[in-house]
Amino acid sequence: MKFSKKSEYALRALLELTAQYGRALLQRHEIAKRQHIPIEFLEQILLALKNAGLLASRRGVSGGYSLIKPPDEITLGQVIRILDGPLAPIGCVSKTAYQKCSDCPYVKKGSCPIQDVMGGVRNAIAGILDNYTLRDFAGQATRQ
Amino acid sequence: MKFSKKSEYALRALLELTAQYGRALLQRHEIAKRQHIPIEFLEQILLALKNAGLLASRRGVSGGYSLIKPPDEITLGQVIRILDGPLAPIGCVSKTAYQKCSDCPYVKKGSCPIQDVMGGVRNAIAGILDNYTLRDFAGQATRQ
DNA sequence: ATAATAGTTGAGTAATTCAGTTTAGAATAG
DNA sequence: CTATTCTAAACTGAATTACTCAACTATTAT
Repeated sequence: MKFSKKSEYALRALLELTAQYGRALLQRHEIAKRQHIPIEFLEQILLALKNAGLLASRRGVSGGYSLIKPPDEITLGQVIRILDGPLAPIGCVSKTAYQKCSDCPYVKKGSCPIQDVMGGVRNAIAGILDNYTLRDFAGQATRQ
Repeated sequence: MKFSKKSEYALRALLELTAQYGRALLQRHEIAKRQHIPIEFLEQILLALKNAGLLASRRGVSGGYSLIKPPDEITLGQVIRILDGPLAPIGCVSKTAYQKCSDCPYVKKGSCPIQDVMGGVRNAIAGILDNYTLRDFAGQATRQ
């Protein structure tokens, strides 16, 4: 039940990008240095965030990355789903990536005890992470 | 952020053992059949639960497994920690298996934004699973 | 006693995931 | 043109997952 290093690094990188929001671009080596993240690994992560529509980038001499949306419109839940997939502890209670259990004897019957509990767990997790924005995350020190 | 098959099978096996609590021993092949669990894999799981002190077993012709404690004294949190380790999404917010982050730049400073959120997540998960017993899980149909 | 039943233990394995590295390429500023 | 910076994909070593296999030990019905 752990989040991956990718998710953790992504959140730490976004902490830097949030602090920088509205100002100049931030370069990957600067993020890597401030947050102690292996730069080649960070690249993949920034790219994934970009492909998911959270970041904009510019190449070349004074290139770098920036948030494409205001920090209060991006939630930690979104970020973690990009890197780690669904928040649900088992596939059959995921709202964003539901998967029917193949071999569960309760599939035929009306209800499944595991689904009942795990559904609660998934809602508790999503309830926190989907309502926590990068602005909350970085503290109100963020300037617009 | 998924639970392993081991945890899921463990919970399903315990569902059977809970229904059987106070009656005859339940044999692994019976559990395997009812819950569609590969029997050799199930063995490891039952053994882990036994070594953790949740089950008793008897060998020989009419052997089998049984719960060693009443179903309302065993929580899902206990079970999952046996098979999957700590519930916390990152090591530095685990209460049962705390691990200091090595490279986090917030270690020196007083507080860490990641710890703050993830601490909340871990408490939400543990709050559910550590207060949910096998009796709740199996429904009140359980006879003493 | 002994055959049959049942749990115990440890090792093995194919597939996947994790965390990171490497390499080659394309855009941009000066 | 060229140094800088992002883009993209392939690659790798180690660990984990989900099982499987084989050999062993203990119990008990007959």
